[in-house]
Amino acid sequence: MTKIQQINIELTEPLDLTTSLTSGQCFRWRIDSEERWVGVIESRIIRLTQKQNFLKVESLESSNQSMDLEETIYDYFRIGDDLKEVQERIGWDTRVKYGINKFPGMRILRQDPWEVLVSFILSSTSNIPRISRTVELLSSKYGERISLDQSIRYTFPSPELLAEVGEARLRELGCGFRAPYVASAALAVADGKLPLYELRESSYLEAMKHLTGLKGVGDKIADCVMLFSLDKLRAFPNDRWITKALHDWYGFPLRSKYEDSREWSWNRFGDDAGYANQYLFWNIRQSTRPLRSTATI
DNA sequence: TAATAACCTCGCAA
DNA sequence: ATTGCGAGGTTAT
Repeated sequence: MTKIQQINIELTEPLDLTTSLTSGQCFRWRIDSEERWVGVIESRIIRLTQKQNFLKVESLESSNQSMDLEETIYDYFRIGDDLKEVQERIGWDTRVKYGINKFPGMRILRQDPWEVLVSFILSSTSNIPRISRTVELLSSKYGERISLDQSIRYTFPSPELLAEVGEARLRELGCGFRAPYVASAALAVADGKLPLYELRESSYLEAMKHLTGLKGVGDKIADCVMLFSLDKLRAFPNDRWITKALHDWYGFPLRSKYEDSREWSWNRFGDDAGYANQYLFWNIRQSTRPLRSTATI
């Protein structure tokens, strides 16, 4: 039985834990009856409770010396990004400002690229409840079980493992027509044809080229992977919600080219396009549909 | 180059 | 309860 480790972090940067974890970037955090968020970062089970600017972090003591618990959290929530600075740079835009005012502590997460790639391949013509369900099924069936007293989570299965699982069983899990896409992505990463983790060092364009080389990954999914896991904060994913926002708020035609919104966002927000996207996205999504009750474990 | 159907299955609304 | 529609896209035609 590994010892439980607990730390308390006093936050010097804005962080709204709940909004950051429920704003469509990730699909595998759950809130328990004690109002604690339970999830997995770097194969470690993590439990988080926020009280104003204090963050209680619980996990198991790790033998991995490379990153201690506090570093892991800082990395995941991109505490190194000076959010107030970002917000000052893009807040001149009225619609972005509106989102900032509503969700001042919403941060872009820095997640595991493989998990994000699979999650967004699965997002194609789907919906958040279904994506969450399938990603959770993948983990509970093929990941490693990890527990922290009462809390139970699963690691996300490696590319090697999912490559071995194969298309047929991915279909059985409910991946649908996305099953061959996940299977071939798993193969590509497992045998090194896609240097997924090295893309953090690559340019936006280079990373885009690699990702869209995969079947089932077009510009939108590639942008999501780049923004939420590959440190490409310029990425401006244009999904149906952003399309609606661009139409309703900025006079874009409803059927415009993907490339046009990318150019527009870069001219307007530069390297902060990704943060601007997130505030626009969550703002229009929240105003169009009320937040669902959150799932409990 | 631009438009359109097909793709799996599930969640949700009626 | 049962049915029918549409869903955070991509590919093939």
